[in-house]
Amino acid sequence: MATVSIKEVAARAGVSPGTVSNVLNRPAKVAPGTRERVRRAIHELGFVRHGSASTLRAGHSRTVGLSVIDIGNPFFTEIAAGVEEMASERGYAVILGNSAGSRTKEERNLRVLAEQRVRGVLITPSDQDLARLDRLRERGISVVLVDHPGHRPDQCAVAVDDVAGGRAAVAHLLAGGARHVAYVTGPLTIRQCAERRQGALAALEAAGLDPDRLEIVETAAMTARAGERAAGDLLRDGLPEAIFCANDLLALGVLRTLLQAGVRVPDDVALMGYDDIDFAAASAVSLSSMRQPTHQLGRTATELLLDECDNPGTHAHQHIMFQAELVARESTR
Amino acid sequence: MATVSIKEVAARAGVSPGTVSNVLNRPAKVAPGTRERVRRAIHELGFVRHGSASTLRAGHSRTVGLSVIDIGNPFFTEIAAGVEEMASERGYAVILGNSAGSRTKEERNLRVLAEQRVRGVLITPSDQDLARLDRLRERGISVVLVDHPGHRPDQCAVAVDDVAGGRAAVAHLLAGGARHVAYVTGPLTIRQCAERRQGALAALEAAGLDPDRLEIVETAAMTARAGERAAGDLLRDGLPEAIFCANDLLALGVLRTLLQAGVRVPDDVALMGYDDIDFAAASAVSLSSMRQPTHQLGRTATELLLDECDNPGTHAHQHIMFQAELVARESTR
DNA sequence: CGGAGAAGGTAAAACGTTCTACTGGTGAGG
DNA sequence: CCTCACCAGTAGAACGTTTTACCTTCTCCG
Repeated sequence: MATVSIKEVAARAGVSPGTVSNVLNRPAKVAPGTRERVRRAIHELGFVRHGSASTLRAGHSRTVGLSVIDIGNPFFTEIAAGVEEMASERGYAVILGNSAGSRTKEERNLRVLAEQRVRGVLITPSDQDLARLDRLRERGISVVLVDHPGHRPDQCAVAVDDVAGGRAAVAHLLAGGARHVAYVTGPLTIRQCAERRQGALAALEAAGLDPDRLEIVETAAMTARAGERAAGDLLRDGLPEAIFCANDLLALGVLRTLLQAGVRVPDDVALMGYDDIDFAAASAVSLSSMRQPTHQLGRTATELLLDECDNPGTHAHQHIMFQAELVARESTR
Repeated sequence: MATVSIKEVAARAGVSPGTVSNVLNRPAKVAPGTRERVRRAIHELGFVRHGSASTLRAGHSRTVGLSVIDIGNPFFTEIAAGVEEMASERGYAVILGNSAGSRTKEERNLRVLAEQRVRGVLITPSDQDLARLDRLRERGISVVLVDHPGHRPDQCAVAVDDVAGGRAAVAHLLAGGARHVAYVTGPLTIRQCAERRQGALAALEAAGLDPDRLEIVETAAMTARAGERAAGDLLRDGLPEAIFCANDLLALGVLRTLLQAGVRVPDDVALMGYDDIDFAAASAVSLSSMRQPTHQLGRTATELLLDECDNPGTHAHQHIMFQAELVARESTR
């Protein structure tokens, strides 16, 4: 209640409000003695700057928005952690929006972000139609795409190379001696699933094998339960020598079902996941996987965004593509 | 850039800015015809209210702060999802802070929240010293404790009964025929760990067993790796008939080590976790666990907070205690 | 017919900062 | 001695809303 303003600080330090503002924002402009006096007054009165007043007058805030598809998925959570870390280092606050896969919810979130006059928005787009992001940019809100290649030159984007990741995964399985490989995947309308498949095909071709021999098992969701069902299908129709799953949750489900059926992993079937979530290393047979630099993804995206905000003149838009890293564990040994 | 203000809307609709404000905040006060005219103008101009100006003048914002200990832990992530959902329904934005277990980082986050003049703060406190929260309240910022019993009558709190949870878990193990039980736990300075242990002891007493027979294995962290080490100790010193772990990550580590050593679960040793994270059901032997209503925890805490903000007169502070639910799976069958 | 009260609206003063233009004062260069 | 530049700081006008006090009309009722 007893909210203390810059004026009271000024009065106590015997200066004008403008000088207090300078101490806060451009300390070098103020003589050392005065600066100290003001700082002491701030401390004694417990003054906290009113962010809204500052935003209103200065024309920009010290907040960024983060809109993700599913905050419950460890992949996005780690991105969020990276974003929060970098933003916090730079003195920015993060406003979180969870679109839960719903386009209308995403739009509502973007609207709230626009009202809050965030400096910029980090978004993992819920679909391929990015036109609504232009309306944000028209308002002077920078946008950085996360986990999306970002085909346009007028915006930054940060992603992981899913084609290369899929290729590396399947190449690893082939190097282990497998010739017949199955790909257990979520809906191929999901960009990540489709690109990892493309990589898998490339790996087969590079090894001089017929790409048509890649057996595709497409599931409705990317969950452990869906993986169990997919493994059931494979058991019925005849097992391949190796299975590549589009994410670790699918792989965990496959693994569980195979083990229960008495199939030995990796002796009978080699298995790879994707994402390298924490639990991949903790499963009964530890799971080989493709590690993505999620934390780094969040940090870098935030860095690009803040650079775009702070140096609008010199900022060059970038599309940064990270590489996934193969982590070999028992399931492919 | 072309930021359109309430004045331009007013001009286009042929009314005063005050009327536009009324349409926005108290539509009932405006004649239907005028209201429609203003709404159309808003739509045509693409007007978006300037949240900061609104906050500045009205004296309160439409944002709440959320400070959690570890955004990477699924337990907190699910809470965050619940918070975001409820806040979004009520038109509030959520500002996220991750304290990462560091007290100084938590304080920095709270400071940022104070600057943003959030309406209230939801916090899973990083330690037991809650004095710093009083300073927020002095500023008129409501505080609700999350996953903390909240012993004080002047604030709301939402938690899950860890004593009862620990009791139920061990009672379940005893009902399965075990007499010698081990408790694998993180640091007992963590409130949750200590209270679950207390519940475990109560269950032993209730069954007429000597509480001293509860073998305590305390680890430095609550991770799968720590669980592996703890299981190693147990294998060396002699296995109990049942193991209760303070969380699922520990339990997954224990499970993995036991299976590798050829121990059959649950035939040789029964095993229980806590939290019922998604992966509990997906492990090689599916894991029995205590399910906590995390999503609900987040929703309820937010509801209490917004109630406190919106009805400061009639609001009664509450301490809500949820109960954990036993989920029996293969590991205790 | 007079007055009270409601309905629908307006004008203008806040809210707490930041920023621009300005004022003295001081020292260096010509 | 004059000018110019610079330093340190000030006064006061913004920024875009909300809110208060106030002004007209109308309607209703005794």
